[in-house]
Parts: sequence; structure tokens; C-alpha cells
Amino acid sequence: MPKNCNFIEKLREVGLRPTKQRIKMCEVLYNREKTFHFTINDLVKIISEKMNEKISLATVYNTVHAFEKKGYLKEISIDSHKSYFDTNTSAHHHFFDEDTHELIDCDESDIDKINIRKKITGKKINSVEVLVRVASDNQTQK
Amino acid sequence: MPKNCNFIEKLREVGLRPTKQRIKMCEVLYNREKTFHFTINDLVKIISEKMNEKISLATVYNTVHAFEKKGYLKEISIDSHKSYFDTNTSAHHHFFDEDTHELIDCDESDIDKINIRKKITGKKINSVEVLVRVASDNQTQK
DNA sequence: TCAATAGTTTAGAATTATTATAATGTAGAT
DNA sequence: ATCTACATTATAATAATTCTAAACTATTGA
Ligand SMILES: [Mn+2]
Ligand SMILES: [Mn+2]
Ligand SMILES: [Zn+2]
Ligand SMILES: [Zn+2]
Repeated sequence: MPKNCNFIEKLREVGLRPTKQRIKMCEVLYNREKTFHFTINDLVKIISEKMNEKISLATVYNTVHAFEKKGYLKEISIDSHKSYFDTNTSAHHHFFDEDTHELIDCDESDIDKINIRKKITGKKINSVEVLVRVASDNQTQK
Repeated sequence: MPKNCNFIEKLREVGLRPTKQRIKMCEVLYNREKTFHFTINDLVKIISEKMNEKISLATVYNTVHAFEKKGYLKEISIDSHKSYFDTNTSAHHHFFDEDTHELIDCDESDIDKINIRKKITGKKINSVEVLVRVASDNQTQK
């Protein structure tokens, strides 16, 4: 989704009513330079604290899932105890910082194309994604 | 963990008391030919239905986490709505069947070694795992 | 313009997964 | 056999998510 633009049109295009709440969420999610990785709680905090806008938690859940269904967001499974979402909806690889619990996108060029030799009969491959878990490299530690 | 063997010794070795419940769980988890992927609910069902053994849900949670901490089990994040565990505790790749929600191990030989060109300063790589999502390949479908 | 309508937001209740509590039970040591 | 630390259990508590039903709003078209 392009930045600094008419989210009303974008929402209409996919058949979502451009309500105040949805437009606000678009601003938070897509008015930025880089891919944004977040949890529902992150998003609620940003809207209520940084943007000083009252929004119901249920609406954030509803809207995030509406966006997901329409292809505006992608859910990422990294940590079974937390649900992450990603404004980059293409299949791509991630670094996951186990210290900060932060997700970082991996460029195409950072990892060679992955060749899968095994076939599962009757099944087609939908996506191939790599997760690289990293953590601080203090030799002094432990 | 070897199969058909003395789980009592194994448990003692890592400092877990070999209780009735833990031995039962070892039998379910490790008396099998292949890697076992399961959810807490799968495990409770197997113990109570197939093995006809009463066990408290809290004990299954406690014991799974005790095993995880001792390196007998590994948690796998695939689907943020469900927690999967794996009796194969080494870093390895998976196929995930989106139709059946089944996890399948990938052999070393099935995927070439993955070369990560990007470095994150001050961070070391803990693991590199690939998830291949597959689904039924019916041309007739949709 | 302005109701009619369908879709949306909301507060709060309900549900589900997981963890905590505290009483009871048991393994391992003496 | 007794003791003690640890484990199991039923149940309560918590946390994340979804449901419900009433109030609200964007859109349509008279
Ligand atoms: Mn979801
Ligand atoms: Mn866990
Ligand atoms: Zn991403
Ligand atoms: Zn596995």
C-alpha cells in the first residue's frame, strides 16, 4: 500500500467501508518507510497513546483480521505465545531477535533461493519461508 | 530418546523424578519409530482415550514444559492459534500441510544448506529453519 | 436531502488456552 | 518406617481472543 495517500480509495477498492477507525489504522500501519511488524497490543498502544485516539480492542481485532483477509496484512507465527502481524504481505524471510522479540525482514538477496528436493504427493508448495533466530553474542555472558 | 527402553534411567539422568505420569508420557512420546508432532490436546486425548489412563491436564502442561526445559521436546511455532511440540529436538525443517494441519519433518538431504549473507551486529545465529507450507493440488478445486 | 439499509463499532460477556494455588500424594534418602 | 522435597491434582485465576446485541454510520437511491 503506498504511503501518504488516499486510504479511503484503497479501502473501497477491496470492499471495506472507509470508517474513521479503519482510516486511522491505515495511517498507523502504512504511513511509514519500512515494513512494520506488530502485535495487536502494540497497535492498540500506538493508537491510544501516540495518536491519542480512543478505539475499542474488539475493533482492532476485527479490523486487523479484515485487513488480513483482504491481503493488507499477513500473520506471522514465530512465538506461539504471541501473534505477530506484518505489513509486508509477500512471502519473505525473517530474523527474529530472541532478546528483544523483534522481527526483521530479510531481503531477497540475503538468502539464496531455497531448493526443495522432497515432494509431497498431491500437494503443491504454497510458500517457503526461513526463520533465522538470533540473540546477543556476548562472550562474557554465562 | 531410544525406544523401548528404560525411561526411568533417562528421567533420572536429567534430574526429573520418574513418576508414573512422566513414564507414561515418555512411552507415548518416545516408543515410536518416527518423530512425533503434537499439541497438548493431542497428547491428552492419546493418554486418556488410547491408553485409558487418567491424567490431569495441568500435569500434561507441567510435564511437557519440564521435558522441553530438559531438551526432550521442542516447541514449534507454525500456527499462532495452536502450540505444537516435536520429539525431534534438533534444528530441522518442516512441511506444514495446511489442509490437515499436520507437520512433517524434512530430512537434511531434502533442502540444501542455507547461506545467510546478512549479519546483524552483535547478534549470533541460533538457528535457521525453513517452513514449507503445502496444500492439496486439485486443479478441479475453486 | 434524507430516510432506509447494510455494514461497523462498541462495551461487556463468553470462550478458550494456559498458568497459579494449595491441598494431597509419592519418590528417594536415611 | 519416616522424612522431605518435589509432583500431581482439582480448582481458581489469568490472558488472549471471539461473541453478542445494541448503538452508530456510510452508502444508496427516492
Ligand atoms: Mn488470525
Ligand atoms: Mn511454551
Ligand atoms: Zn516481515
Ligand atoms: Zn519436527
